[in-house]
Amino acid sequence: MKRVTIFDVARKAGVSKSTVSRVLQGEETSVKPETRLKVLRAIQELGYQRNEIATSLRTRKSNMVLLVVPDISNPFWAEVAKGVQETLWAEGYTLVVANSDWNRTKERQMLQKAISNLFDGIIINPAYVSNAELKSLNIPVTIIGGFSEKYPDLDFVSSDSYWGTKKALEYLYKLGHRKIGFINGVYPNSSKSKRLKAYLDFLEEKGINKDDTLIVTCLYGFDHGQEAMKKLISLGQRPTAVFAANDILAIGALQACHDLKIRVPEDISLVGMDDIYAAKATTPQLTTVSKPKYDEGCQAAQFLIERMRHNKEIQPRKLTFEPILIERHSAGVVS
Amino acid sequence: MKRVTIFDVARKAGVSKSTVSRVLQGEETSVKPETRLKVLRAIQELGYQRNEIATSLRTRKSNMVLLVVPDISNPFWAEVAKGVQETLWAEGYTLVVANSDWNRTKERQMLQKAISNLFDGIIINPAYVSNAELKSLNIPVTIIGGFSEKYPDLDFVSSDSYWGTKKALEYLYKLGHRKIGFINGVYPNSSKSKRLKAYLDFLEEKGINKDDTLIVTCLYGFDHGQEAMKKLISLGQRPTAVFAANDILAIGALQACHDLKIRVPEDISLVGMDDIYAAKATTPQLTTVSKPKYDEGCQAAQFLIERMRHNKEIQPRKLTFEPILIERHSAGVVS
DNA sequence: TGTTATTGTGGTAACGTTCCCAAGAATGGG
DNA sequence: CCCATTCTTGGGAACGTTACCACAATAACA
Repeated sequence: MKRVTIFDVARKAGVSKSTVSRVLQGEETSVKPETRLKVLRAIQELGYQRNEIATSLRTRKSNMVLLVVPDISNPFWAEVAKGVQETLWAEGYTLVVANSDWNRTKERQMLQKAISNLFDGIIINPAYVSNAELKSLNIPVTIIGGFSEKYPDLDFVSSDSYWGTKKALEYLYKLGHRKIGFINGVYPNSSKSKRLKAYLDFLEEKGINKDDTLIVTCLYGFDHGQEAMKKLISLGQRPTAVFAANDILAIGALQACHDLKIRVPEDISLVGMDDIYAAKATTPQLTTVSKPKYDEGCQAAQFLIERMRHNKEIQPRKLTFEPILIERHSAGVVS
Repeated sequence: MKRVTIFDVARKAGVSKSTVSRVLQGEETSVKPETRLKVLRAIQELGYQRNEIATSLRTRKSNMVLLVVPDISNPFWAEVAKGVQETLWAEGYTLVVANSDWNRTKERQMLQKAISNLFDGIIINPAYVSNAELKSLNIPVTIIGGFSEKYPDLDFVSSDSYWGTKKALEYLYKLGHRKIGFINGVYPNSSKSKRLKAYLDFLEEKGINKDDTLIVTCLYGFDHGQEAMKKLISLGQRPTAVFAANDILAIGALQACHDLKIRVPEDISLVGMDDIYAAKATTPQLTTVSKPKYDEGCQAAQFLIERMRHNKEIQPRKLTFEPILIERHSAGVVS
């Protein structure tokens, strides 16, 4: 029942545990090929498995990384997580993903855990935690998504929601729409929104008067999108097109149209954002601004790996991907 | 720069490291309330964080659990993972989730890693690994989904795809359908299928002649579903209803209908399985057999926790949830 | 061939906890 | 007031590795 240790291997191979350890550490350690073979054979025969915990304790490296996102069952984050996971795995790191659930306490606890468990790095879509707090953890951190300017000292990866929004609106404008509604998603912890800013800037650029009734603000969620759309449709002067801050809202909005027998895109055009899996499952398929979720994950992991490897000071890097418009069938020329 | 250890705390509080350790271990250890307070205060002041790695090494418990699923970006597994994660987290365990990607080597590597890292338990949707292999790992394992009979020695949680299929088919039968197509999803590693068996049993029970052209077998995936549906539609004697082995296939099938201007449910009825998020985003909303994904995850975690706690022999438990039919709008009476 | 690098190996001390045992302090019963 | 319990505490030895240093064996050079 006792675990096979490096010591057992050493005895079996007729060498010291130091030598076994050297073999374990890889090809480039100095040990005679012949002895190496002996050790390898002993390992094989005994079915020895290295105890990574002991290694971690000694080396102060766990080869573990923590990814904190608001909700892993959200398809957007699931996709990001996959990118992160695969990139890290390829480099020998193990990923722990945790939901912060927009909960300040949970978020804190998780970061604690990362420290306690000697995690080598953290990738986080921060809900509440500040730049200073993250820095004080004293381990590599990469921010994914959110506001770059709030985390000046850390690596940052995201897609540019501002330009994404602009692109969607420009597209609708080109289709002839002038009365464009906006379903403005917000997070539980913050009412700031790049997308709203983009919308307002857009109006100004085009010389369109701002009409507050066309802006409906709600939390992200299918039901909220549905409700918001109903509000927009019931307006005296109904918009000819609607941009929703993400696909989940847009899909909810689409559902509202179906319920109210409003045809999309004939009666009203609709554009979403993110390009989640379900966006091509709708009828009509959703026109949306696509973010490279998987790539974002990969890139964030890449940044983190570099920082974990070369402990030396790297200047914080800021990378934002340019989203692209996917023309499907939920938006058409104004009628 | 040096980490604060139990030893520093001890000195500051004027006690021995043993006492600090006892305080760390919780309320029920025997230490005078007064001393406990002193220690707690010292911990506070020094900002001490316990090194869980060292604890793990000594106790041979890591409080970590591995979840292996084929693909975490698949919404079905994402939902399961969430249930697992939350249940475990509440009990102080940390979850690592890994994609096996239907890859035998990867699957093996992950199990290795779990052993090397002293993980306390494993929850797995096995692709290739056998009952014997899993047993020989000598740590608690729970199987989630798949074939119960292949893993007689292990705890098992799943939804009953056989009955789910039956329910869907009975429902279509009651709506008057007699010519029912079947899009039979298979996994890369196995051609066995409970759903197919259910379909065949159903035909026999109802005295319907089996028509092989009505059974289209394909891998799981949106595109495959689309293709399969096109095949069924192009049949001389087109079925009046189709059951797809999961929602992803069903959504693909729905798309095929739209492409070919076949109305659902007027021209053809469609029922899926799983009730993933996207199922209510389609038009018409998909009628489907719903599996309690989140609950499955919770239950699997629960089994595992019990086994990790009371190391004593528990008889392997087998739990299958009864899926329920969600009537939405993609199936109607035969025309 | 003698001297100096270079390579390969072993022993000991960490890493930061918890476990175990023993001893001192406090409590209670007679 | 003494002895037997019980409660509290401290010290040393693990847990299974890797880091470091020292030394032996080999290679390289003049």
